[in-house]
Amino acid sequence: MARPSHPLLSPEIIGDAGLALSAAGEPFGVNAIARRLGVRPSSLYNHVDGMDGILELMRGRLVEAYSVAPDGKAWDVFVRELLRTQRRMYADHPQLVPLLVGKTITSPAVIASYDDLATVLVDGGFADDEVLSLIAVIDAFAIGFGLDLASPDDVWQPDGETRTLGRLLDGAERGRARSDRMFELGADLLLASLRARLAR
Amino acid sequence: MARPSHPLLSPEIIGDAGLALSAAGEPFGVNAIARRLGVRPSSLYNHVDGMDGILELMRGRLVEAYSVAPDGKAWDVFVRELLRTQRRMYADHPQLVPLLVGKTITSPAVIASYDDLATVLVDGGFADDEVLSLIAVIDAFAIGFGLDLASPDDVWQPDGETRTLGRLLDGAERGRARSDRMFELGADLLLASLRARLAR
DNA sequence: ATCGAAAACGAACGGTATTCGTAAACGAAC
DNA sequence: GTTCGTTTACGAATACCGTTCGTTTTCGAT
Repeated sequence: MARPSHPLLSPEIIGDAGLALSAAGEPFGVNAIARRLGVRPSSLYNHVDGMDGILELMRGRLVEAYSVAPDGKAWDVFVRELLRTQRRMYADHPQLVPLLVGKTITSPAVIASYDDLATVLVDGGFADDEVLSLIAVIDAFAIGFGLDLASPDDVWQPDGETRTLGRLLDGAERGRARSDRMFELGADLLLASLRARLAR
Repeated sequence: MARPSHPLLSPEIIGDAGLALSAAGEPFGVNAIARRLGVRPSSLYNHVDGMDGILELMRGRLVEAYSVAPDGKAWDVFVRELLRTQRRMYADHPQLVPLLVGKTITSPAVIASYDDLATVLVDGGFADDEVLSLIAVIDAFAIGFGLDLASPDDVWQPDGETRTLGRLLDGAERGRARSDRMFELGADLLLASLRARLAR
């Protein structure tokens, strides 16, 4: 096949294919995406700047799919909803989490999402020179919880004796339930602290 | 070369070589480690169970190198010191984070470290059924802030107009100073929340 | 002295992302 | 309506990666 009459690929198609694979828990590399689209791996390079480009595309499409509208919500309501939504986003695409952290964000949709958060916090009364730090804190939370959610059921496998850990693990919730509980606790703590800081 | 008189490799040597490469920001795969040790990649398999085994070895050596002794410290003093140390640990080895985060922990040194934290928290008065979640929260904090410290100065690169983000970025502190400030703020918030929870 | 285990090498395999040359179809200019 | 440059697919080739296997040599115990 040379050039097809009706084009088979586009950045959107490629990004969505990657997300579909990620959501299904399957590998989502260049080869896998090409296979899913019934196309040769090299063909993708006509539309996309390598694997990094694909990842940034996927991040953009992902954030669009899980966007939270500020509307007129109070800042704490918005932050809580944002945390929940982003956490669900990472839950649906756990393999993606480690690949996106640490990379500079250029996708307009993602920038717009952070801009929303910044605006809500400033309007909520937080000091200008604190807001970026607060965003980083909120981000750290989301990243951390996303990573936790991507972890296996048994995070720890003690071999020998432990003073406390083994006992706690025996009575502990497992997997999703534990992660959910931990997330809600963390969100409570974070919001309580933010409110206290605002009231100072 | 067949079998050498004096053995060239051991699990410790391999793990430390991997950590040295990671600390230098270089790739630390099987091939790279072998090259650094002046040995063929296949030789490593006489001492170590593949790349996963190497990673778990590296995690153990890493945690040992950044250990925090509980001694008789109050729980909040210990947690603060642990957060600082682990943040520095993750910042020194950011490439390692994505590879370690999704994998079950078996390394005795790492288990012991978590056992210390669990014991300190239980002794500090926290409820048994809360401690595992709290550990996850603390972990998430350290990882998030460690990655932030290691990430490039410009995490965001806005292309078009923004309502708030661009203005905040213009007046923002950069690099280490910003990350340090954000971390101290986050640690303050977390510890305040933990104290509030304990006092309930 | 003998024999099995240990530890190195080298060759090979299947996987990854990526680059380049080639052929065919599109779309616009003449 | 023909021409010509651009687009977009393929296929072959490259350079990695982790891993397995067979071979050789040496160590250490019987």
